[in-house]
Amino acid sequence: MTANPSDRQPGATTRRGRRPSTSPLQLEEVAFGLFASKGFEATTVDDIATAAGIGRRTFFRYFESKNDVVWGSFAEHLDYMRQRFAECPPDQPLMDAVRTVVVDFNRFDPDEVPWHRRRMELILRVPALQAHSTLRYAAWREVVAEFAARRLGMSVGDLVPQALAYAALGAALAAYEHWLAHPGEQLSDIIDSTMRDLAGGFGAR
Amino acid sequence: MTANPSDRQPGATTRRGRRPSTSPLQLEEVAFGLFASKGFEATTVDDIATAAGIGRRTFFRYFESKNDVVWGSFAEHLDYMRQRFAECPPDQPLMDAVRTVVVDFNRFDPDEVPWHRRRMELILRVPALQAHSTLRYAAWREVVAEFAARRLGMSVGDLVPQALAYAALGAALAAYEHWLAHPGEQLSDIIDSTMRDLAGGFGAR
DNA sequence: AGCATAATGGCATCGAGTGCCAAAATGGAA
DNA sequence: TTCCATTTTGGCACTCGATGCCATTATGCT
Repeated sequence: MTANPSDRQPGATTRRGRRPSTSPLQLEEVAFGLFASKGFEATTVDDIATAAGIGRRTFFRYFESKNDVVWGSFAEHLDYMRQRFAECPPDQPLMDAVRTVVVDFNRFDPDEVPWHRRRMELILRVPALQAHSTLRYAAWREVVAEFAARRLGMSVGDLVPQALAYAALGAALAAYEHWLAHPGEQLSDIIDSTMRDLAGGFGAR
Repeated sequence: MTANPSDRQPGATTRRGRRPSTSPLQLEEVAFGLFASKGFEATTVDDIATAAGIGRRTFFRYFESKNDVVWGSFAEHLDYMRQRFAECPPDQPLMDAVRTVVVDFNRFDPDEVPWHRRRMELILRVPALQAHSTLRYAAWREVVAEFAARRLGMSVGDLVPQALAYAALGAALAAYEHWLAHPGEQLSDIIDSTMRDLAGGFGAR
């Protein structure tokens, strides 16, 4: 279970000290297994650490909290979304751009879908995670707000881009909940439809 | 600091056992004082209990968690919102109704405003409370979704009313954050403007 | 005075999270 | 090979939120 020494980065000076005995991804897999069998709340950090063959203290060097385990490498994914926004044609209407990017950001390979569903079931249904996730959503909103602000010639902190980002997040969450409740449907279709409703002001007249 | 015996409900059979030694409201006031001086995180439940002259164990009979203290009597307020929705003229366009009710729901007497601001500063700025508040927001959304569903001839769980509720919540939160950052402005004006943006699809064309 | 009722608060326990630090592992240099 | 610098590990102690258990206290009724 030790990392392969040949994994070293080519450019980097060869590493010095002791090698990490596991990885975030590996811990995530172990943890998800336990969550699936015992449930999230009933799984203690000790359980995860023991199952992964590390000390409890070490677990907290890989993840800030037990909650964070379920979020995987979300921060890196956000970079992708930011990049997708940057690539939007300047003449594309704001809400069209938001819709297409959000839909795109939530596209997954068919073989990743079951895993993603399990992740989202935890995030959206376990109260402790529902709560904690709010903090992650802030980063997501910021990416949307940055883009909206740029397009509207405002600053990120301004009311309109912030409200837009908040509303877009809400729409996406509603779409996700629907997706969890209706396994037959396509996530991207649901998000697309919901973002259209949002852009249409939910039929306001 | 003992409740007045003459506080008894007229219709109720006279109470039997020992009288409560404090009240949620009183605890809330004590707690807010401590939060203001030491900060939320640095204030322990022991601090609050001691300051209120009760045992730590008793505190948890008045509030499920330390987080819950800041929410006061939110559940009862929600009943008011539900009622306001029920009173909306049937011919009033959906998003107009949502806007006016949400604006109305967030109107406060001028003398309540400073207290409300302190409450919302905690809720929106302390990470632990930001996270925990998500759970409270669910109840708020449900009220909006119920109304939207009724108006749209759908069920509460359906995608559109849920998305609408989520988006309305988002808009309201953005408005609140703006209000906290701009003490000079009127909360109801900010919310009204933000809800109009939402109903207008943020200028989608 | 005695009884039923209701709130209190101490005690023990669990689990998340953190600071501290000695021990283990590893590559490079003498 | 030996020693050193570096990095990770994991045990220990501690804080704090939260919960179950239960004897104690206060209160009104009979």
